[in-house]
Amino acid sequence: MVCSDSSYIPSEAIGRIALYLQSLKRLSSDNINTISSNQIANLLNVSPEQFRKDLSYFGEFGKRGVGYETKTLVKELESILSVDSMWEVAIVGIGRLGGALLYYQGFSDSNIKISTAFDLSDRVVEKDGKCFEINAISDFKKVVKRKHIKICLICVPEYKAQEVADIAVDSGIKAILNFAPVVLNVPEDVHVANMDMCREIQRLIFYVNQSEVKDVKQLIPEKDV
Amino acid sequence: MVCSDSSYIPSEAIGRIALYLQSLKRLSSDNINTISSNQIANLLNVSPEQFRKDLSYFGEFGKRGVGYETKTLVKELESILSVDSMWEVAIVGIGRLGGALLYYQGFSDSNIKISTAFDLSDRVVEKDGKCFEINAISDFKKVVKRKHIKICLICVPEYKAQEVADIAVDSGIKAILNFAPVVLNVPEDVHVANMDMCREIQRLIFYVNQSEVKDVKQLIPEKDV
DNA sequence: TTACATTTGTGAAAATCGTAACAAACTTTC
DNA sequence: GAAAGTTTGTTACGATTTTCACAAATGTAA
Repeated sequence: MVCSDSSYIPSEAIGRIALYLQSLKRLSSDNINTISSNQIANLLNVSPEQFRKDLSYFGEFGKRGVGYETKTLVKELESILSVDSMWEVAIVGIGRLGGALLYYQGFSDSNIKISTAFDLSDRVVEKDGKCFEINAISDFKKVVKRKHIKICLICVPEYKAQEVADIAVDSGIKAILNFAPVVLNVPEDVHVANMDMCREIQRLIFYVNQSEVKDVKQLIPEKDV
Repeated sequence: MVCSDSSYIPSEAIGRIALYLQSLKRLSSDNINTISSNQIANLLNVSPEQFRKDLSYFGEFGKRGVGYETKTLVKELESILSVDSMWEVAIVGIGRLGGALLYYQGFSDSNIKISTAFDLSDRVVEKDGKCFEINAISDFKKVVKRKHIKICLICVPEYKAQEVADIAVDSGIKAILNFAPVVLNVPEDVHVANMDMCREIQRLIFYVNQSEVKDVKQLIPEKDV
């Protein structure tokens, strides 16, 4: 398998690989042993060519004339995404949103584990029937270093997000999933992904509006279009 | 202003416009009256050219030799994103995540209003000191039609998401923000945006891993790279 | 075994998206 | 008022990403 330089891989492709893995896991547990690029592409609303191309960045996993063995492919994709080892992740800010993520079930059968949480002051909550410690943000560096955590989710209010990001960077965090609606300023080698609901809804509003305009235009066609 | 066909506008640009608006609002309320593409681009980690280009899809809003008037630009962008009218949005699934979104403060100074909520059965909760009704999902069509709601957030578990999407489509919903980690099957004219935390974290893991590999390679340079 | 059907993997073409360079418009300074 | 300095808007260019087309590999049926 040759993949010496990841810069040739479209960043969107990585997201799609995660999507394929999600789907293949389900297929595999439904006892579907073989699948063609056509079939899986249909399930996921991508083109079969794109599916094959995305895989091709990492190697050859199918059998011509046959398709892909789901179980084998699951393992290969897990290896690509480093899903074969557990990743401990920290949440900063245990308000409503942070709290919801702390108990989020979607991580349960993945390699992602919310192992650590921070808030203004420390306290203990219940999680999965056990005691779960929320640490004081002042202990961030200490705890994160001890647990070798490299990824954190920022769920604090907008006006505190940069401050938290600075602490995270200083503590050696290498990737941030940011839920606050601001652009974080971090060094080049720290990766940031944003989950900004307002922005996404705004996008949807734009498209809904566009469609409406188009509909009206179909009813009353104008000349200067 | 000429923008007869939105298909020429990169979808990423729409998201950035929302970002610009966010930032400009803050600048405006901080009594900053004029700003250049250079200044705002630096704030938001985009290039000044991209900022200007994104705006150019919709018209000319600046003054050469001067820059942009923040207040005017805010209004223009609000108009582009239809932020000048209020958009009522429904949440389906009031579990931890749906509940968190119901009380999410980020919508407060926007044109997005969570006006309606659905769950398995109806009940009443408190919101902003007032009573807030959670409707039974069985009333979805009725309520959504009455309130002319076109956008909904799906916060139900993965295995129920498609079912909810079908109900939504049948009720005339035109856009869905999907928090469940599945690909929804909807007609062409319904827009879907996905917020899949697992996938985003997976992407981050991949990049963190890549960086580590690179670091190791710098320490122990190989020949066949 | 050979011909045919199926499906992958991939290089080349096409489309999309971002960058850069520059002319046009405006302000300021002398 | 002319010249120099800013900053925008846009066209042309370059890079990235997706789509297309087809050869290579496998399975199947005659």
